[in-house]
Amino acid sequence: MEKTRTKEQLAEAAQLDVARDEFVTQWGTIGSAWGINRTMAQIHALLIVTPHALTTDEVMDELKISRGNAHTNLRELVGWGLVRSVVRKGERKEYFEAEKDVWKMFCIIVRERKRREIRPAINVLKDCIDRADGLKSPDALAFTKQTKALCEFMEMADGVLSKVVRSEQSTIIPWALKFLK
Amino acid sequence: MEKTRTKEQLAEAAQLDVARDEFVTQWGTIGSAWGINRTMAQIHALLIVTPHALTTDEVMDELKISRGNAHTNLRELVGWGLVRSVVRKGERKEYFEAEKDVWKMFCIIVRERKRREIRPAINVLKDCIDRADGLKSPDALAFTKQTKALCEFMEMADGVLSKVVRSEQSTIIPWALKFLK
DNA sequence: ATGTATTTTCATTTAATACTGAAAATACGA
DNA sequence: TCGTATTTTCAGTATTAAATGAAAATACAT
Repeated sequence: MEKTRTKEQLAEAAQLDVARDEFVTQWGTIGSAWGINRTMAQIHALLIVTPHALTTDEVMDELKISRGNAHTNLRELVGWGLVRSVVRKGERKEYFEAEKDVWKMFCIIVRERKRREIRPAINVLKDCIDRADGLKSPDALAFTKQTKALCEFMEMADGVLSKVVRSEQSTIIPWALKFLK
Repeated sequence: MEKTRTKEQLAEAAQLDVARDEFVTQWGTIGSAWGINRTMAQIHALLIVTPHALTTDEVMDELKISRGNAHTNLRELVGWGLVRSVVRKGERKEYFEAEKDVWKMFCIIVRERKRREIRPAINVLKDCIDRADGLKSPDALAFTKQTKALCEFMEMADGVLSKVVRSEQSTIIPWALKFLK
């Protein structure tokens, strides 16, 4: 009886491992499609579905990747704020754990992408608008009109995202769902 | 007098060309940061700030790229729906022009990314949830809880984006700006 | 049908990105 | 201080993605 239970438990554990592996692998693929480094996405996925914090060596082992690779991508994830490094008292090794709250994850990603992608784009647009400033030809006016429209749109989007993310609480999206037609 | 005017006009035209080039080049860089092929972003930028439709040869010439490259990326842009091919009566060459309305551009991009990136991610998550379905261990329950939270969030985001983009009019974002605190 | 303009494909090359593994640097306990 | 555990760096290598250019296919006028 005891033996049977153990067998079942082993089978269940194996099934869970398969599900986890599937998630990690597929999340890596999805990450690639999103323009994110495959390994970084996999490490993130691994940490998301692992209940406890992991060391660099454990990550290396799970994903069969080199130390350098694991290290670089863990640092990158920490840089994004999606992963925290934790130190256990009396232990020398560094452990890593992911932010698991989905809404917080979303806020972090939006804030970072705003900073890294939207802001620079707005700056480029402003620069182009300035360069063409004062020109009077029809082509120049068309250019200015187009770049200004783009710039205003991005500033608007930036503003909306700031507000969505400011509250740090997940009630806005369900709220929006109701109000939008 | 006539001569002076022409000189000024030439200088203005040159200045506009610089602004255009700057826009095209920088947009390519930004595109890369967004995970979009640099050349595709540059062609898109070029078509956005060119008042008239261009042929493949003109694009090749402007951006100093090969025919194959221009062709492939133009087709890709047409595939996204961001660029239309137009045929002029009596002419054999194919011309390309970009959708210039910023809100329409936004809607097209959101719809495509929903289809290409969000939907597949949701499917992966559902698949993982199914695999772990019925497992009773604490680890399994944690896994299920986490993947379900992710899945629900993405479905919610998908729903909000659908509604934002459904109306095909640019009034929603300014509206949202007012209502969000 | 033949010739020509135009588009499409694709084997090859080139460039960009990611990964490895080992050495160097750092942190820390004895 | 010395020795060891751990982290960090980075030159070299591998992998993947993008671009070239020329040949093949297609479309169309005569």
